[in-house]
Amino acid sequence: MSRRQTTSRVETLEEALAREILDGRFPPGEHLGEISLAGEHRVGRNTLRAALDGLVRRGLVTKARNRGFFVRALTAQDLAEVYEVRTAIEVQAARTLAARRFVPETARRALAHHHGLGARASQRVIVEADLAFHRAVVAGTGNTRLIDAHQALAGEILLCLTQLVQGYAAVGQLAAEHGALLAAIERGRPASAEAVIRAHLENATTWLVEHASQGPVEGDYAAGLPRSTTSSVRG
Amino acid sequence: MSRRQTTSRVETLEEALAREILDGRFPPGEHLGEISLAGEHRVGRNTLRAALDGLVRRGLVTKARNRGFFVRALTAQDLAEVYEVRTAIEVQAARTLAARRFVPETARRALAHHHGLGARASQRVIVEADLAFHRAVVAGTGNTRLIDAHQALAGEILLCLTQLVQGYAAVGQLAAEHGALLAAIERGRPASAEAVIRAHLENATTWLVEHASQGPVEGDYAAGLPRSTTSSVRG
DNA sequence: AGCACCAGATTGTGCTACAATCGGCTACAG
DNA sequence: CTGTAGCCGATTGTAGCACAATCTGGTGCT
Repeated sequence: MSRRQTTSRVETLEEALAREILDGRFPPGEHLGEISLAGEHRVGRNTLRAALDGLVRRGLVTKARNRGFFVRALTAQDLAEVYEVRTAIEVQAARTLAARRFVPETARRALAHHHGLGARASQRVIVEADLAFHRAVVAGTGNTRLIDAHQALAGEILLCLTQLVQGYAAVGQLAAEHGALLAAIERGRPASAEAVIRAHLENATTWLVEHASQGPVEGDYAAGLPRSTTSSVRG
Repeated sequence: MSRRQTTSRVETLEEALAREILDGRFPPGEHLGEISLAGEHRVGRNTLRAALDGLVRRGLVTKARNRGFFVRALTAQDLAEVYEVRTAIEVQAARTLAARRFVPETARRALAHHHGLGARASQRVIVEADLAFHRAVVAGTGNTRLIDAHQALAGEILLCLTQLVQGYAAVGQLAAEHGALLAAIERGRPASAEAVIRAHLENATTWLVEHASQGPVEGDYAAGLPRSTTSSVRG
């Protein structure tokens, strides 16, 4: 109940809840009661619902009619699905950039930063750096919708990593492949860029799926809901 | 105020509004007042807002803080963006199907139906048939997220066609290219399938952009809002 | 003419109320 | 003792009201 200017209460709340979920405050599958959450965050049930609906479209939360919202519990298959969509988007982005021979400065910087990370960097940091690079590539296209779709995916990607996998590929390996991508783009070879990014993401997928601790172990089971309860649609 | 069972009020309303918009009841850019719309549809403002938020994520409507919702007014550039995302998704779908040498029966049927359309079929019918084929291809992958993302795009695609273009490619041309796609999939050639679908969609994009009546002519101007007002994200 | 200010209208958000549903518990029958 | 019908409590779904925050446009002063 204080200042508010550029961001609405709903957005703020959505962000806060997203962070709580990604930080693992709620176990996968946990039921998110409207009344308690609304009280806790000092907002009306309306607002809370709007925020949760936002998280549903981001894929962090599921909604079951008359039963409420649940923290999404992801499986290895979800991980594979998410990565396939990710591949679709990033391949397109890479091709577009290559066609224009345009290497975004932000991508270069992200790569440099990534490269600079020591081997003892925490998983979280590595993941962030990795994601930042990929985001920069997509952002370079300037295609708002592509960027939004990719951004939306980021939430699910992080959730996958949080829930299913611990550990991550070696920094050096990642950075090398990223470098190869930028090189292909710079030379203006869409097909080549596509091949690089596709291989890169397929490697990642394979590795992650292999290292995924199959299925969530805990939490109310009520989670693996058919996501189409609400005719779904989200990116 | 009567029966309700599988679908919520919000979903019903969202659907109804989507149809109204796509049928051109509201001119592009028109302001959608909450009170009047809520009254008209006999629902509470809460419900109406939830429905409109849904349309925002579908890209049919924009939201401006403290100013409300507006019918999205699309430009040729939007059309290009939408088609690029569409390409991303469908390319991936085509590759996946080809890798499995799996031609969905629904796609075959959609193609047959499309093929059977006379030259005098209405634009609407042709567009529907065309879209149905593409939808079937994506659905064939079984990847929920890919399907959802594609489905979400459908709204924007239709809106583009409604607002910007009249006329459409010849049925024969479309059907032929679709046939080529299925053939490539059947032979299990991902690269080939990719090439076909990519070319197909690039043709479409080029044609559409050329035939787009640049920018919406009417309606309150307040429409070309930066879609990121609400940190956006949707697919 | 330019600018500050005011007023009306609309959205943003909280709160209450009540109907619709869901899930579990209980009681009864086999 | 077990299976099933049915009731009860809890939670969500939706409407409606109240009021603050904010935007738009108009008015009047300099």
